Amino acid sequence: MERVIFHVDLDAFYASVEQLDIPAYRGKPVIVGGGGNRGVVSACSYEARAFGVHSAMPMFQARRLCPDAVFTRTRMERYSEMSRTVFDVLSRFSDDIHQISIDEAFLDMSGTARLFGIPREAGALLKRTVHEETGLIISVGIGPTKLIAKLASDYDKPNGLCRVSESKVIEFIDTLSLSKIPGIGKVLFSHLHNAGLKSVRQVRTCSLERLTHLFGKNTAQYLYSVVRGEETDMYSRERKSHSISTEKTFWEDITSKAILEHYLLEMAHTLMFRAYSEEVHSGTVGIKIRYNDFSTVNSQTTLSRPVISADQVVSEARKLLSERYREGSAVRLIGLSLMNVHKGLDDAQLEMFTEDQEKRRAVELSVLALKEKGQTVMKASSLEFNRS
DNA sequence: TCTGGGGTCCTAGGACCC
DNA sequence: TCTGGGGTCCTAGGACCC
Repeated sequence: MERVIFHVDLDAFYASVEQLDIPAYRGKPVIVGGGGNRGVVSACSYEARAFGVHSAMPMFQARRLCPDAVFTRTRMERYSEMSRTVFDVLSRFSDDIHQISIDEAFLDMSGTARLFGIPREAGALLKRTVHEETGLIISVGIGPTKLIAKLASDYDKPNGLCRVSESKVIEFIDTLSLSKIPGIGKVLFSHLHNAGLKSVRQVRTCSLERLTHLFGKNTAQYLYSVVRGEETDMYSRERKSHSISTEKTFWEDITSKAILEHYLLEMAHTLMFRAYSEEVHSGTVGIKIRYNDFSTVNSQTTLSRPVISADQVVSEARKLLSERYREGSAVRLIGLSLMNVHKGLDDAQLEMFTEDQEKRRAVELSVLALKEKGQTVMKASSLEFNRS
């Protein structure tokens, strides 16, 4: 029996939520994104897309293309809330759901014909139910594999419903531009182009040996499978590692190491509070420095044991900054991350820490408890800069 | 007037071990 | 005494995704 995979995609999700919540926005170009002159578009309504605006476009460019649009900041909590509501609906259609992001999921709908009808009918019912219960519009792509389902939902958008049956897979992918294939970004696309491979069909005529010679083993194998409509492990791989990170692009370039250190201090607290509340720990601290010419430096250090306090993260981050920051250079972004994050911290591991470290951890944990109750507590050193 | 913020995965080189 | 090969861990950089 043919596998039936649905790919569900919320259309222009953030912008649609804004239009749903604020009736005056409906029917208008709505552009959601960061403020200031350095932001980019996070999402935009289809009315805005008609002006050539698209996500990831610099905000100034979007303003130029569509000066009369509604420009609004992201409200992630609200989008998460709406996302959960939609996923509740999805879970009534399948118990095998694979969430890809806040607005995307795969549903294995194999063998559900008796409950929801043939795939197209089930897709239509799903679209109708989501719309009735949330007011949001989804596109549904249906295929024998996750990859084909994803391409199908993208093919017919917005408010799409597209099914590609097993026998039509090759015919379908041959209509697509290589740039539409997940995993083929700007760089790989232009490399393919330079090698004379300009269509899905042309890549299919290329031997695995030649692809390997051109792009290396992994990329070659991926391309080879994709152009034949075969399932890849792209959406089924076990997560190898996990990391949490935060970064800040400044309104204006920063040239002061002291100010960079101040931001690292704030970000270390943000990250450690996340780690505390998610009950994870990490022994690898990394920083990212992006200079005003967009050149980017990453530096990381792995400690012999997990960090247990924000203070510890700050001191590691400062060391890295001192090693890598070209003093006086203009910085547009600073980032901090905890890599190789694991769940839990057992008593044996806690015993390895010094009394001082444990005291700091205890203080930070109680600050977290206060924060969760809605009170704001700040370190004195953090307040100094915030006053100005 | 340049290009967010949150991630994952891959590659490549060096250290180190057997 | 001039050097192998496999495995694993670590770091840096970069492609790609939503």
